[in-house]
Order: sequence, then C-alpha cells, then structure tokens
Amino acid sequence: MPKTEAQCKQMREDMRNRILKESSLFFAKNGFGDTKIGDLAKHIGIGQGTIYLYFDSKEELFDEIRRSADNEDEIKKIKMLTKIPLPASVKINKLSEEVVKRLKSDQDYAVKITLLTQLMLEKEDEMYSNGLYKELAKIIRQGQKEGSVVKGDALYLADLYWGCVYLNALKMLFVKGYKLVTKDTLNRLLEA
Amino acid sequence: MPKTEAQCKQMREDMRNRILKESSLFFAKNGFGDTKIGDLAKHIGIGQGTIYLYFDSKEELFDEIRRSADNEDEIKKIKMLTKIPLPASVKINKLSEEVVKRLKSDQDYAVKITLLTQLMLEKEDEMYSNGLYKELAKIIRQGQKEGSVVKGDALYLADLYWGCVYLNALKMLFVKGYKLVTKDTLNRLLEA
Amino acid sequence: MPKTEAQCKQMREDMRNRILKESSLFFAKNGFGDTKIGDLAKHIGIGQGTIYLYFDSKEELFDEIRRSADNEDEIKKIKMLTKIPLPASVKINKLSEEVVKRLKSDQDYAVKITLLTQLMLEKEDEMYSNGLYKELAKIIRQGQKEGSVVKGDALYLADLYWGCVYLNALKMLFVKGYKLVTKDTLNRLLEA
Amino acid sequence: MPKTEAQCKQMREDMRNRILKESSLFFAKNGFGDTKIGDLAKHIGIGQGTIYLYFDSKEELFDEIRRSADNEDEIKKIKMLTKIPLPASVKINKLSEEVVKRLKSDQDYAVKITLLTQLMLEKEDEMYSNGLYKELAKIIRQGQKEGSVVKGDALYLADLYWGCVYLNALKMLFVKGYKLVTKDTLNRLLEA
DNA sequence: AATGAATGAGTGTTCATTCAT
DNA sequence: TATGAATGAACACTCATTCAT
Repeated sequence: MPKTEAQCKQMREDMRNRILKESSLFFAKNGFGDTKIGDLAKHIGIGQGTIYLYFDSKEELFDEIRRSADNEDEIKKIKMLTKIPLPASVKINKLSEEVVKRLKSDQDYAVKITLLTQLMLEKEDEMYSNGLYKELAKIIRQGQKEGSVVKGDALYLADLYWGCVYLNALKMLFVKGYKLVTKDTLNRLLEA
Repeated sequence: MPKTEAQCKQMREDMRNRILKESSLFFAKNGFGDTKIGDLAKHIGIGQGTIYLYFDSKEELFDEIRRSADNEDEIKKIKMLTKIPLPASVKINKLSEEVVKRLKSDQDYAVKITLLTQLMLEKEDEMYSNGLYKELAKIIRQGQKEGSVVKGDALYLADLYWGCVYLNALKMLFVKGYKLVTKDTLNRLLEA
Repeated sequence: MPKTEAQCKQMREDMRNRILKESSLFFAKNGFGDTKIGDLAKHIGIGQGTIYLYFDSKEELFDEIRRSADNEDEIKKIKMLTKIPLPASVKINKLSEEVVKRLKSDQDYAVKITLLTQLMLEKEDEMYSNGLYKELAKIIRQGQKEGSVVKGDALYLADLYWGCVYLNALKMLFVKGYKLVTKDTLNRLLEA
Repeated sequence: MPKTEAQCKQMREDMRNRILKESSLFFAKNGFGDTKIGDLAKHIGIGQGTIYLYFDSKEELFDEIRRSADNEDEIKKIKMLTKIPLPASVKINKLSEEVVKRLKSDQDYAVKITLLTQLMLEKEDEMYSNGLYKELAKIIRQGQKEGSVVKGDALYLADLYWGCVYLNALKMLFVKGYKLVTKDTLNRLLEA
C-alpha cells in the first residue's frame, strides 16, 4: 500500500513547485521558443513525461510561471509601505534596501522581476496600470509634496525606478559576478 | 530587358538590406527561438525561399543582424566626443541629447541598442569591456575630476546609464506611445 | 515564377484528395489508434509534414475522412430508386446489382461502406435514422404491400441487408480473394 | 492473517479472470491501438501496475484475450450438433436458437464472437478453414441433400450465417437497445 | 499484492530548409 | 530571381511499462 493520501498530495505539490521553480529560470533566461522541454527535464533531473503529469502543455507551464510571477505578494508589500505614516524618503530607502537585499540573496526574486517585466512589456498598454507602478507613484507624489523627490510625472519616475530594478534582476541572471546596483543609486533615481 | 550588372547587384543589395532591416525588429522583440522564418517572410512580404537566396540559414541571418548591431559606428561617435576638449558635463549632455533624439526618431536605432545589449548579456564576462561602456567611463572619470559627476565606479555608472538607454529602446519597440526618457533624466543618472 | 494560381489550386486540391483517399483505406482497416502518421505518409509516398499542410491534425484528417464517407451521394442514388414507379422486387434487384458491382470493382466503395458503418455504430442511437436505412425501409414496405418482401419490421430488415453489405465491404478490404456475396443472396435477405 | 496457499492461488486466478473479462469488452469495441492501459485500469477499478502483475504486456493481455475467444468450446458444441442424427433443418434451428439466446443474455458471448471474427479477418486466408465455418458447412451440405437448405457453396453460406451473427454481436456491444436478429431470420439465411 | 508517480521510447506536430517551376 | 509546396530533423506530447512504497 502506498503512502497516505496526505503524503501523496504533499509530494505532488512539491514536485509541481519544483518544476515551476526550476523552469522559471529557464524561461526567464531563454524565453519560450528557446526553452526545450527536453533540456528543462534534464536540468530538473526528471523525465520529460513527468512534466506532463503536472502541466497540460509547455504553454500552460509557461503561463502558470508568468501567472505566479504576477501574483500580488510584491504589490501587497509595497502597498503596506505606502500606507505607513512615514516620510517618502524613508519609504523609498526602505524599498530600495529591500529590493537590493533580495536581488542579492534570492535568485527566485530576480527571476520573478524578470518575468513580471517581460509580461508587462507584452501587455503593452497596461504598463502604467501595473500595481507596482501605481503604488510607487503614490510614494513619489508624497515625496514630491515633501520636497524630497525630484519633480516630474510620477509614473514616469516609477518606470525609471522599476526599469533599473528589472535590469539588475536580468543581469543577476545572466552576468556572473555582476556588480549589483546599490541602495543609494536606486534612491538617487528619485531624489530631488 | 536585361538589366545592367550594376543594377542587378544593386537590387540584390537592396533586398538583402530590406531583409536585414525588417528581420532585426522581429529578432529584437521575440528573440531567436520565437522568430519563425515563415512569419518573417510574410511580414516582409516575400516568399520563404527568398530569404535563403540571401542568407544561408536562420542562424546566419541572426548573426549578421547582431554583427551589424555590434558595429563600430556608435562607439566611434562617442569616442570622438571623448576626445573633444569640453567639460564632461557638456559631453554627457550632448550624448544624452543625441541618444534621446535618435530613440525618438529612428526605430532602427532602438533595435540596434536592444540587440547590442542582448548580445552583451549573453557574452557575460565581456560586459564591462564593451566599447560603449569604456568610452562613457572615460567621460565619467573626467567628470568626477571636474566635480560634475557623482562619485563611484565609472563602469558601474556607465552600466546604469546604458542600461537606462537599453530599457527605453526596448520599450520604444514594445510599448505603443511610450513616454521616452528625457535628456535631463539621463544626465541626472550621472550628475553629482 | 511558379505556376498560375489556378494550377496551384488544382495541385493543392489533388494532393488533398490523394491524402484523403489513401488514408481512408488505412483508417478503415486499422482504426484510428493503430494508424500511425509515419506509416501513412510512407504509404502515400510523401513526407509526414506534407499531411499537416492539408490537415490540422491526425484527428481532423480522420474526421474529414468519415465526413466524406458520410456524404449524401449514396443516399441520393437510392432515394431516386425509391421514387421510380417500379415493383419493389425490381428496385431491390437493381440495388443489389449495383452494390455487388461496386464492391467488386471499386475498393473506395468498400472503404466508404466500412467507414460509414463504423461511424454509425459509434453514434449509437442514430443508427436507424440513417438515410440508407430509411430509404431502403421505404422500398421494403412497398414490397411487403406487393407481397414480394418478407414480413417484419422494415428497419430491422434494412439493417439485415446493409449489415450484410458492410461485412462484404469489410472482407473485401481484409481477405484477399474473398468470395463476394451475390446479387441473389442479397435479394433473398428480403424476399418473401 | 495469512491465507492458505490455495486461497492465495484462487485470489490470483480471480483477479486474472476479472482483468481478462473486463478488458475483452474494451478490446472488442476499440481494437488494440485505441485501448489505453490507463483507461482499462480505471474501468476495472484497479491500479495500472496491477495489470502487469498478471500479464507481461498489453500485447500479451490482448493475445490472451483472443486466445480465450478462439478456444474450442464453441466449436465442440456445434460439432456435437453435427454428429447427432437429426434433420439439418432441426440442427440449424437449434443452433440459431442457442446463438440468439446467448447473444441476448450473455455479453461475454457477444465479445467472444466479435473478437473471434476480428481475429479471423486478420488471418486472411484461414477464414474458411475456421472450425465454426467447417462444422456449419457440414450441416449445410446435409441440409442441401435433404432439400431444406438453399443451393450454393456451403462455406459461402456458412460465411453469410456467421457474418450475420458477428454483426449482431457487434451491435449488441455498441448499440444500446439494439433489436437483435431472430431465430427465424437466421434460419431463413440458409433455408431453401 | 497493490498502487500510481515516474520514466522514456514512440508518436504526433512544427518549422528551417530545399527544390521544382 | 522568386515562390511556396514538400521535406525530415527536431521538438512536443502520450502512454506502456517500471518501481519505490
């Protein structure tokens, strides 16, 4: 008799997450067309067929990865930051600190940022309606009132900031020993 | 009516350039794997076979496009700028002005920047030895001596600057009606 | 410059029909699951890819074959026979004669009958509402009034008749040198 | 509580027969290629692996099923009928009666007949040397001498008779609520 | 003994490349 | 020279079979 049902479910969940996690790096680096299921399976260390036990098709796997990159966790975090009664300059510093720390320590974060941005680029017109953009723009506007943030369209500045983050995420994935952006440089993008 | 040999040669050259030009947009946007020869031909408005009269393979076409993106023209321009006896702040302003103007008016320029950066990302360790980086770094060092440019590793700052340019190129290709970076914002990336 | 558009269209139509015709024998004999696209292509003498220039998938090809087996030509023929003012016995004799003649000379006819019947079997409840059944049933009822056809439910008798035709079609495909049913035997299935 | 060896053996035998019985319907309806081991297991209500505890491969299972369909029981029965000193018309009537009764009451019989016929069709040239054909042919010849059976090649008439039985078996499997052939109709196929 | 997740050989499908016209 | 139908190698996907539990 095999494992208990709970164990079984757990194992399935684990494998599914493993595939998602390992695949996301591939897709982020190579895109859809240049990612071969065979390479993917070999890299994960499983049989090709196994992937199809958890996902209906390569496309579904890709979509699922993008969907999980597009989840709300990041947005929630920055939303919370927005609401706390602090000067914008402190909020921005906290944000930059967090971003740099995670980019440095967590490859998954870099992957997520990369996929998120690529997704945004393809959705064209939705770019400025993205949650991250909108929340950061709020802080920027607060900072502009407080005089700590440079003048200019808030979404334009948010785009500058997140763009820089994206590029650093991308380069963390591609360039071995990349010299990551510093908290101060990120802050300076917005500082008055 | 048989054309003269010169006319013939010209026509061949024209078609070859047309294919290069039209393809580069596709490759810049979709990458290698997601660009299909069939789609390419349809977009250019020629038969699939025609492409193979001018290029041996998809790979050769891709390489040729990257090679032509990687040519020395841009580097020469900025090299000349480096050598002129002017304050660094003026040089940087001229560079930013030129970059913004061309990004705005010339899609080919955006394509070129995009391909160039993607090429660089794949060559990993060569990143900081790229000509554009090195030339801009010289100006940055000059500016740091003159006190007009922010402190910090010159290549790190050059990376920040060109990264921002790359992102704007990318978004010009993807996002319809994208609000391009201004000369002043670019300058501010380096300003003390 | 390639052929004229009309020629092109004709060639495409020819190839499509060739694939349909050659495939139908395979599908009729082996069913869907035991028919391999590779074998099919080899048998037709074309590349595997060619099939996909004319049909979206193996399934679509299969469906198309069944659809073309299910067309109305046969039903129209027998419908015409139904309407002619003749004794039922003569009509039945004409029908049997025609069927036997075609089974003998035309493998495509045997394939058609085979596919048609298999299709009917899968549609379960529609069996007796099939056109061939209904038209033959009319003649049978006429014959029963005239006293030339055996008593009993007309559709039941039509089923007996067409079943026998189906089996002979099937055996023509499978058994080399099969001794085909005679016109007289077919007639006798219905004779009083 | 460990069972006795005999119990164990019995259980194995039971499961094996269960698999054989349940599978035969699938194979008879769908053929080899369209029968998936996964579907089979699900239908039987056991794990896929279990099938492989009783059979070495899908092919072996299929062969075993055909072999058990091809066993001699049926032939023995009709052989006995052949030998009894009765008029052919009575023998035929008994046979038809038996066949109709079993088709009506016993799905396994329909499956058996179906598989048997399909097996025969694939063996091409052995068709007329099949035991059922040969035994029925003997009765037919007896009947022709006695004047109760229609003239014509005995094997040809046997083929007509068994073909009709096969079709009814097939339709019992496929068509819900199929109106089975009657004893009288079967008899009439051979009657003078 | 029974299970069903994992496997990979085999099959279906795509697409870069060739070639007859 | 230009075309697009044809090709087959490469890739996506399925399913018979294995195996850890």
